[in-house]
This record gives sequence, C-alpha cells and structure tokens, in this order.
Amino acid sequence: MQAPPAAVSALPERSRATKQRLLDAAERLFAERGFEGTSLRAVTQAAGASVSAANYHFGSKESLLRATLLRRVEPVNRRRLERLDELERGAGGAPLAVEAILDAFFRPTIEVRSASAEGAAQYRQVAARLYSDPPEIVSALARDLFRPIRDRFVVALARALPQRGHDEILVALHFTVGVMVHVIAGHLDPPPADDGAAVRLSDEALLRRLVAYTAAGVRACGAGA
Amino acid sequence: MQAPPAAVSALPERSRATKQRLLDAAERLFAERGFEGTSLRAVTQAAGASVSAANYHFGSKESLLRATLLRRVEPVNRRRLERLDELERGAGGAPLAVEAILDAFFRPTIEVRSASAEGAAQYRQVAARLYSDPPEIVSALARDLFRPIRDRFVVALARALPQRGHDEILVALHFTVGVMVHVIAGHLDPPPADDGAAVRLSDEALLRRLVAYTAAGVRACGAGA
DNA sequence: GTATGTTTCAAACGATCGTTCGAATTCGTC
DNA sequence: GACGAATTCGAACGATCGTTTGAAACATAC
Repeated sequence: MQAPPAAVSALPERSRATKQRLLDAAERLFAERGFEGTSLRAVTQAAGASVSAANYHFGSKESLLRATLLRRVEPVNRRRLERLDELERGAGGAPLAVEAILDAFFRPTIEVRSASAEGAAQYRQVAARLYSDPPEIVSALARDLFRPIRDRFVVALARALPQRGHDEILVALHFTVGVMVHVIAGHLDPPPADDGAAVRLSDEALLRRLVAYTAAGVRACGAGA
Repeated sequence: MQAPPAAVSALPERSRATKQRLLDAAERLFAERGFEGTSLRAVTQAAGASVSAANYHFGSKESLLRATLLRRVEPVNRRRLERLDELERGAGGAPLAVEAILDAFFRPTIEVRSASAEGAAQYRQVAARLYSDPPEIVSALARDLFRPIRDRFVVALARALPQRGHDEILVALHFTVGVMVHVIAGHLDPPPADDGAAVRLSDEALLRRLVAYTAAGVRACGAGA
C-alpha cells in the first residue's frame, strides 16, 4: 500500500508513461461510453497496463476520472482568464465589447479543438460530460472548476452592459454556456446533416458564428424582461 | 416467454399500474444516476415490483430506457409541430417572425416543466440525457425523434430569414438546441447561485428570455460570416 | 368451481464489476 | 553487482449486474 507519487514530472520515466497512457485511454473511453459505462478493466487493457497499476497511480476509478477531467479543463480555463486579462489590460480601464469578452470565452475551447495533439481532440466530449454526467463527483468538479471562470466573466459582462442587472447577466451567460457545451459535445462536428453531407466549419468560422450568436443573445436577453 | 402486450390502454388495471410505476421509477432514477449508473434492481425496488416484472413488460433494460424517453419526448415534439402549424395557418402564407418560431420551439418544453404532474417535472433531465448519454440507443433515438422537428423548424426559419443560407440556419438552430438542452438539463433550475440565493425565474420570464436570446442569436449568426 | 391466459415473484445463472494482496519486476543509487 | 524503493502484475475477493426460469397469484370467461 504505497502512496501515489506527488508530482508527475519528478518521476521515473516508466511510471510517467504508464500514468499517461492510463489517462489517455480513460479519457477516450469515458468520453465514448461514459463513466459508469466504462469498466476499469477496459481502460487498463486499452492502456496496456494492469488494473492494479491504475489503482496504484490513482487510488480508485473515481480519482482516475477526476484526473482525466482536470488535465484538460484546467489549461482551457487558465487560458480563458489569461485572454480576458490581456484584453482588459489593453483596454486601459474601459469596458470591453461583449464580442471581445465572448471571444475570450470561446477561443480556448476552439483552440484545443483544433490542436493537432490527438489526445486533445477528445477534450470536447470530456468537457461536455462535465455538464451532463450524473455522478456527483463530476457535477461537483464542474462547479468547482467553472465557478471562478463564470464569476470573472460575469463581472466583465456587467461592465460591458451597465444597464443590465447581475441576475440578467447570469442567465444570459448560462444560455451561452449551453451553446458552448452543445458545440464542444461534438453534436456539431459531424453536424446534423440534412442531405447526408456535413456542415464542416473551419475553426475560425465556427468561432465567428459562436461569438456573433451569443453576443447578440446576451445583448438582447433581458431587454424586454 | 409471453409476448409483452401491445397497447397500454387496453390492459387490465393491475398490469397497467405496474408498468406505469416502472416507467416512473425508471425515469426518476435514469435522470438522477444515468442509464449505466442505475441498476434494474434499483428501478424495480423503487417501483415496488420485481425484476422479472420489468423484463416481462419491457423485455430488457434498454427497452425500458427507450420507453421512458419516448413517453416524455413524443408529446413535446408533437406539441411543437402543432404550435408551428397553428402559427403558420394564422399567418396566412406570410413568413413568421423568428420570435414566433422560437416560441413554438421552446414553449412545449417549458409547459411540461411547469405542469403539475410530478412525473413530468423530471422531463428536463430525461430530455437532456437524450443529448449527452453515451449508449448508442440514446443518441440514435435522439436523432430519430428530433430530426423531423429540426427539419420542420429549419424550413420555417429559412422563410423568416430569406437572406440566410440553409447551412447558416442549421448552425444557428444547432446553437439554439444547445441553449434548450442546457436549460432543461436543470443547470438553471437551481441555477448557479452566487451569494447562495437562487435566480428563480417564472416560466413566462424564462420563456421570454430564451426567445429573446436565441432570436437575437439566430438573426445575428452568419451576418458577418 | 374449472379452465385459460396474464401477470408477478423468488431464486438462481453466468458474467462482470471495483478493489485488494503478495509476489515479481524494474528503477535509482551505491 | 547489490540494495531499498518504486512500479507492475496475475490472481482472487466479495458484490452486483442483466437476464432467465418455473412456479405461484391473479383476472376472466365458461
């Protein structure tokens, strides 16, 4: 019963590789079949490791899920805050445009989407599952991870729309998150084709439409309420 | 190995009640814990029936899920088409306003939400799971159930926005579905509270904001693309 | 009451689940 | 090469899974 190592970077190469492979396999399978629908054995088999190796590194299946989610969501959220900080520094105290704020919100997820790293390509489903999976661990994690992001963007939007109340901003941002989740969930990537052909959008085109749609929505939401 | 009865309404009362209780319990538990996360025994125990009763009526756990989803989604989708037909008949050939179309799209789900029937209160999560659960049965069912709805609303929106291309409408409607899914998933109902208090919206207020947000988004999406 | 078909149940089946344990292997360091 | 620590593994544990089975309980018609 050894304690799992603290930091990944300070480990022997063999351990690091196994841990990495386990995370990759878990990410793919959890995204494809969900948490409850994926057995630990399926993960370890796909990773070319043993069940005990997984429990040695992560302690439990639940902790493996948590590590899987954290690995992807953390950098995206950090990038969101960085972009917003950049924009606000550049504006020199003036409120930002709604479009700029939403660009900072959406761009990091789209960037990950287009990143060539094969692992990152599955970020969509991982993040989407954050908002739909039933296990308490997931929803709690989603709250904890997303709360600071949301609060930060609510403040920025409130400054951009001084005539709006706090609650109105909150509801509008909630709608916006819905758009984001649905898009990164991949329901668009092979989007609902009509005649069999898929609507393939470049990342920039998708981002532009996302910002246009949600910015107009945010501006309009609460206008008549 | 008897074949399950065809129609519910033409059955003895005992059987009908059991089948109903099983559907109610399955709906609640599937919504709370997901499909894979819910055991058939948990469902039957909550319904006060035996596992064999469930398999007698539905044949398998998967068919029970299908029946559970169908019971709620079918009437809502029918209502959507009815509303849209009503509006178009009333307009006498003229294109509808985007707001009217989206009202027809959102209102049925909100109506279910506010229906006092305790079972219908869980429709949100059931429908939301349609778009996020991994089992192939669910996503396939979602496609089959939603495809006619989507096609019908795309046509209506294309008439309302003649300058938009078909693909643009499709993407905008996709974003709109994301808003709907996220809202009925209940991520708003006990909405992200900031200071501990919840943003409680009346159904009419929620509907008004939904329509305002998505109508502005649909109008704006593709404008600059 | 008897006969017939429907509905329900308790019990058991084989399979698979997450986790644990002790031994075997490998690594970092001398 | 040798030693202690870190890592991996195969095997097994107990629990739970979805499904099946055969008989009991029920309704309905004669």
